[in-house]
Formats: sequence, C-alpha cells, structure tokens
Amino acid sequence: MALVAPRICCLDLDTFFVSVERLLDPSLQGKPVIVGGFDPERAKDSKRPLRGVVTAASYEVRVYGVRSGMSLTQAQELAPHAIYLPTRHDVYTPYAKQVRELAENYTPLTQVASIDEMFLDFSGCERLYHKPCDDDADATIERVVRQLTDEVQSRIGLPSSAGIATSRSVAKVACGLAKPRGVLLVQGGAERELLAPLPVRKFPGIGPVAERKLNALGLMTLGEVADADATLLRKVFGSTTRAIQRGLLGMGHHELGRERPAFQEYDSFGLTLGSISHEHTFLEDSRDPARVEGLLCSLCERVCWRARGRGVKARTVTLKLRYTDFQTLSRSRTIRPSASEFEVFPVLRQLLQRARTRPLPLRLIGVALSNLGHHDEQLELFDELTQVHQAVDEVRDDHGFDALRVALSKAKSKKPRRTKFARRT
DNA sequence: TCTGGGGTCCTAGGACCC
DNA sequence: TCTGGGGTCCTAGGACCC
Repeated sequence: MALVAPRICCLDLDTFFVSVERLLDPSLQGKPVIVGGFDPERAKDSKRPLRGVVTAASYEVRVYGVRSGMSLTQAQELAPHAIYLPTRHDVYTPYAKQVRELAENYTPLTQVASIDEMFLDFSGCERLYHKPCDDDADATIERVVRQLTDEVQSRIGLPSSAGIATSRSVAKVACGLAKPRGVLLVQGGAERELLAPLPVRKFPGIGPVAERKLNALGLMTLGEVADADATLLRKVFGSTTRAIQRGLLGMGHHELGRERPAFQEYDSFGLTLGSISHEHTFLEDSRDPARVEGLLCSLCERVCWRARGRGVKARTVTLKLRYTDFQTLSRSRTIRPSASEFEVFPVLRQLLQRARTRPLPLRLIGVALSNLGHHDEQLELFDELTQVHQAVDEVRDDHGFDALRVALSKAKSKKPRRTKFARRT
C-alpha cells in the first residue's frame, strides 16, 4: 500500500495571550507572566483565595510547574513573583484574525479550531510551491510551513509552532512536540513510532476521564493503547474505539473535517452559530435569593444582547447551577425563538425554581442559548420590543455591556407594560 | 493544590407520531 | 383494539477542547 503524504498542518500560536500582552507591553518580554480569568479589582477586596485558573503561562513561569488550567491559588504558591494579568479576549481576537488571514494566503483549505489554533490542508500544493532547493515534496511543504510561521512572527509579531502529518490528530500532537517556535513534519508511516512512547493524555480526544480508565487497565502510553485488545478498549472508548486505534496507527482520515464531524458554521467574526453562553462563579458561594436572581438577570441580558448582535434567536434556553459541593445540574426548555431578555428571563426564573431543590449555597450560575437560527428583522422593524432592544443595544455597542442595566427582575409577562432603565454612573 | 469560562459533540431515555 | 418498529424532538448529563 502506498504511503499517504503528510499534508495536514496544525498551526498553533505559542502562549498566545501572553504573547499579545507582550506585544502591547514590551517590558513583559522575558519575564514570568500569567494570564488568568480573574478581575484584579474585585480580587483586591476579597480575603478569600482567588477562584480563577491560569489561562496562559509564559515559558519563564512554566519552569516553576505552572500550567494552564491550574488554579490561580496554586499558581501563586508556585510562582508568587510572577506578573498576573486578567484575560482580555476582545484584545486578542483581532490578532487571531490577522493570523487566519495570513494563513489563508497559503492554501484555500483551512479550518479554525480555536482562537489560537487552526488547521491547513496542503494537498495538491506541492508543485505550486516547489523550488529546486527542495529534496522532495515533503521538504517543500515543511519549508513553506516554516515560511508561514516566520511570517506570523515578522508581520504580526507572534511566535507560533506547527506540526505536519497525514491526519489532524497526529499533526496536532506533532505541533505540541514542536513547541516553542518549532516545525515538525511526521512522515507517512512514522506515526506509530512517534506516538508510542507518549503518555495517553497526549492524543486529542483522550481527556482526564479516559486517561484514568486507561491507566487503571495498565495502559500508560499511546503505544500500549495501539496494541491493546479492542474488546478491552471498548470499555473506555465505546463506539469510537476503532477510530481511536486507527488514529494511533496513523490511519486516521487524511482530509480536513473528517476526523471530527463537520465544523460549526462560522460567521464573519469567526464565531460559531452553535450556542451562546455565559456563566459566573461567585467570589463567595451564595444562597441569597436576591443575589442569585440578580446574577441570573445579568447573565440573561448578556446572552440575549450577544444573540441580537449576531442576528440570531434561540429555541432552547438552558440554566446551569453548581452547588457548593460541586454538584452540577442543568435544566432546559424549548421556547418560541427569541433573543429578548423580556421573554427569556421569565423562563429562566421558572427553570431556577425547578432546579433549586437543595438548600445548599450556590457556587455558579450559567445561562445558555442554543438551537440558534437567523431571523428576519424586516418583519420586526416596528415591533415595540424590538425598538426597546435597539435603543439599549445602541448604547451598549458604543459604551460596553455594563453601560446600562435593565430593571428586569420584576419581568413576569412576555411584554412588560413599563420598562425601566438605569444608566450606570 | 479544591476545581474558570466559552464552546462542541455524544449518548440515552421518554414522548409522540406514523 | 392490540402490537410493533422507526423517526424525530426534547431534556439531562457528561467528556473533551482551549
């Protein structure tokens, strides 16, 4: 059987959030920097430990064992001297967009996987890029990908790494091995050898739960999983066993978009049409109904505002609760398509009543809109509710979400008689 | 060392319809 | 009236990713 050529490239920005912060403040260069999800202003007043986690850690701070996903409390114990910065998604997004646009000049077949990661398919591009200096077609692709990462650095100022392989999964693993600022090409047929010594967790799709189960079966490395009996593995992976094992042998699908079902639709801002959600963990667990309802209201307004900004309405509303003992539950309901807090909030209140069966304090509240669809604004131009939303959204689009708070907590009917607004000072 | 926030996808049972 | 099977929607929960 002829070997498949490695033409799938995974491009990942190294410590992306930290790199952007350094672009904006060069004095952070070479220093231990941690970007984490917390509000320094609120944290200052709290005597409790911080509740956020590390979103991005510079290589200077990884030396001390700090990793992304780790709690900030733990990070502070390991690296008290590090510089802690809050996560600023809106600041990073334009940089991610620049990288995407640059990468799209290289091949028309690209897929965005996350804010700092994308896949490129170079199938059929070998002759287009070939130069006499290249030993073979693989060398051509490797050289072109190096040129891409160099260009991301020189034009945008961001360090990146890339992995090239015959499938998405292996390209992603290779990219991880290439970091920082590296490019690694895995030749067709060499996949198994590359993966075999790695811990099981390194393969995309194997998370903490599968890792625990595999380790309990005595399987510690990807090589051991590749060799394991499929009947045994079915206890861990169920129906995806065959796909995982084939992937480990380098026999995964050799085109983009096949290893995972089709990607969600992306709008012009690179956002998916799938769902919109917001959740918040209290600085201190609370059972105060006024606080709980106040947060629920604010989360509801946020998701509805974002849905209107995208011109979509939701058919499914979901409430998520996490109790102080970490028990997490969700309650959802199908509604007439809506992006109005005046319609969504009463539903959320009912869901809250239904879900709040334990007297324990709450740790987290979340709100999600899903089953999203585009709606026809023309039909609603003169609708009273639409006009209210337009007025509110105009202020918020100019001055940010927090510029206005809508007094919603008394909203019980679908269309309130009177709407009160309070402008924040 | 108690565990964020924004997502996607998958599974599974029950309701309902044909 | 009884029985069965397939398809689809709704709801809840969970794994995984960055």
